[in-house]
Amino acid sequence: MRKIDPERQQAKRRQIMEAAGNCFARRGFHATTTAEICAEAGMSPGNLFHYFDSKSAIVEAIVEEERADTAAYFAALDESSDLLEALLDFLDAVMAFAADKTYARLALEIAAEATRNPAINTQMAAGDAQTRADIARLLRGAMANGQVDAGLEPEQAASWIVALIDGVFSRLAMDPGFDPQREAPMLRLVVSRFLKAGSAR
Amino acid sequence: MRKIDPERQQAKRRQIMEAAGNCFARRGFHATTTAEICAEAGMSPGNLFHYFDSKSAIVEAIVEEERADTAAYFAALDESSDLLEALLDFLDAVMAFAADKTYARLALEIAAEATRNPAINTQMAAGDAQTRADIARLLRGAMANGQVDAGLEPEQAASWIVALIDGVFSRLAMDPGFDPQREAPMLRLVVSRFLKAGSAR
Amino acid sequence: MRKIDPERQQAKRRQIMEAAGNCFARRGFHATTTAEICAEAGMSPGNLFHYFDSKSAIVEAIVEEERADTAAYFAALDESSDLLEALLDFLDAVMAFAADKTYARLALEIAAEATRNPAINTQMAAGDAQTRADIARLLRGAMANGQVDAGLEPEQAASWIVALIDGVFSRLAMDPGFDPQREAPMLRLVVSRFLKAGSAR
Amino acid sequence: MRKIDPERQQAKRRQIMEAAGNCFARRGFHATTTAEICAEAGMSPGNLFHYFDSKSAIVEAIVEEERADTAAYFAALDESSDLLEALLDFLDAVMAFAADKTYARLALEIAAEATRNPAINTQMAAGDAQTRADIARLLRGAMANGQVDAGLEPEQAASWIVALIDGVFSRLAMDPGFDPQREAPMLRLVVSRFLKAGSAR
DNA sequence: GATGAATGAGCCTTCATTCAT
DNA sequence: GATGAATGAAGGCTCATTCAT
Repeated sequence: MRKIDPERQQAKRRQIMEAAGNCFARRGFHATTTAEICAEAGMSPGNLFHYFDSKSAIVEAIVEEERADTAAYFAALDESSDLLEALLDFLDAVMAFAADKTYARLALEIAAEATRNPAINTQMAAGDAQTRADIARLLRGAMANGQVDAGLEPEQAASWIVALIDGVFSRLAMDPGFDPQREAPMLRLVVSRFLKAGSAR
Repeated sequence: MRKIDPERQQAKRRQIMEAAGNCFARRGFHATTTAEICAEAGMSPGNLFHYFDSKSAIVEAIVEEERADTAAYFAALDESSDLLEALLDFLDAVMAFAADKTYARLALEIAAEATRNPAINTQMAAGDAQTRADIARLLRGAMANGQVDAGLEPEQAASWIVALIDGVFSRLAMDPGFDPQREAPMLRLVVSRFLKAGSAR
Repeated sequence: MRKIDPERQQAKRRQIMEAAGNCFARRGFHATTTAEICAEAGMSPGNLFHYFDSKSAIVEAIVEEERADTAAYFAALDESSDLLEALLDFLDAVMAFAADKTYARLALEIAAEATRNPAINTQMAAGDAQTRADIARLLRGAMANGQVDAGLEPEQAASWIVALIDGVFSRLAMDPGFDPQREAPMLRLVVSRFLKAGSAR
Repeated sequence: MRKIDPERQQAKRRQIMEAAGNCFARRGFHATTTAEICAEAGMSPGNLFHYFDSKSAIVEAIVEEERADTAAYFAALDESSDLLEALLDFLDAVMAFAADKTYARLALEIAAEATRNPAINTQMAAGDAQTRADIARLLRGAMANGQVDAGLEPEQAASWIVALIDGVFSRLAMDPGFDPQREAPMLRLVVSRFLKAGSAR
């Protein structure tokens, strides 16, 4: 008699998510067939649909994982440390992810899919809002410490920081010469100057 | 005997491009069927394919038009005027377009499509490179005039300005609270601070 | 320039309905694939779905045609003739149809399908109600003429006559020895005795 | 060491048959998945297929049970009693079953399935033939007693009585206003008049 | 130039059944 | 006996594009 093993279940789901992620990054979400995902995951279609209700559900799981990871990143921050530095470190971390071709392409694919899949859009919008809130929190702290221009609205400033991050992934798609490794310091620079306390408008 | 009338031809193509643009903005590129475009354009499929070889060719024409418009915008600039101001005005113009829901959604759809359609990607990359070159030219002039931090690399700085623009459209998709009207001054601010001469790193 | 030709359209639909009817009678509704219908109709799937939105829509069209035919049959009756005889003639007509193997099997298939397809069920129920109403009308006339037991409720009596008709098709499915040709007079007899004026309960 | 316990085995089969019957009545035979039957029976698919070789085998068992029950009904009749009355009582019993929504829908589902499943068709045809034979036997006895028109062929008359019964279930599917409770006396009436000794054709 | 009927390859998903544990 | 994960064939339908008129 075998009981349902949630760990095994989760492992299978992970396996599928990874296989799907590779396929999506390689060929795009729409161009990827479930058959391809099955092949990549070494699994029959019947079995794949045992773990996910639909192709879309796989993306949703990927998005959710990403959201959770980002949330965990911010939750782990030491609130007593240098908050501006913490924000800039986050940007470095983003650039490190962006340097991974597969990750970058997958991020783009998912964003594109969110354009037309309302479920994914809603989910991504939620994660996005959460990230903006986390950044705004850092900004508020940094303002209190005098590290950041107190004349800025934290939420609005966070929006523009996230816009820059989105822009990075767009650059990766449009400009073959855009090298994340080389550009990481520039992202710090752009954000630093934007936030700098004592700036005159 | 009637000769081929290139103007009439061009008018029909425009009619199709507009119909397709509306459909793409409304339902997305992939979800839009050629039948829908035909209906919106008041035209039979046989006829539509008389003017465009493929659905993709319609997008390519739209992208090309956009590219030409942007190129014309920069070509029309008075080189002897305030170049930094010219750049910031360009950003305002972008935000004005972004305020148009249909335009914004269409831009997003096309960017998403470029993700997987190599022809469109190549074409957009070319337009993108051109825009960066135009911005870099402005920056170089503004640097010569001492308006912009001469320590920046013009091409690299242009990249980040374009990244911000891309980010704006991403914001429109992800954040329902992002209001182009209200955010236009912020875009000026972010770019101004980034470029400001005399900034210390 | 070709205009939509409604006759040609209707002819195609008929062609498909006949092909589908043959397939359904031969293999059953569920076992029949759209590919089989296409093959039987000499047509590509794309084209078939140009004329019918779904496999189910084909059955609906068949049912509708049947309903219209039956309605036309009753509408064409001479109201001044012998109404009881008209009813019994109708029963003979039904038995003549039942003698056609393909028709009989198709009728059964459709009835079975109505069991689980609500759209078809509704439609068949409507046709059924109409037929019962038509029969009840005949009965009322025949009662006025003293040909039919006036103690019967016309609608209720009509129900039982229709039940017998349904029962005939059931017999054809269950009893290989049930020969419509031979049984036609029996149907007249059962109904005649049931309706006979002057019967004592 | 545990021996195979046939009673336990039989109980499990019954449990499955009942669960399946409920599902079939609720959603139809084809629409019911084995997974649903498993859920209703509180059982894993592996286990279910341990007791029945196939989904079809479950229906076959249900049909067989029904056949046996009907056979038992006739076997239990007192041959010395009023045979016409016995027949009419049987009809009342049928109507009582028909009044049970679940039973009625299940009967219909199974009849529909018999349309396309040869194994079930054969089996139902056998039960049907048996019932007709039982009714014919009653009729022969009733003829001998002068209760039934001796001019009728017993087998043929039985066929038409069974046709009426089938028709009742058809009515239940097609006519929401058909109330078994109310119609039971009518079935008696139709059959009585049909069989009545001394009838003139 | 214009029409709309015709094509056909391809995809997501279902589900009865089997099998390893 | 019991579990539930795994299988894989099959099917309805879509839609960009072509072609006869």
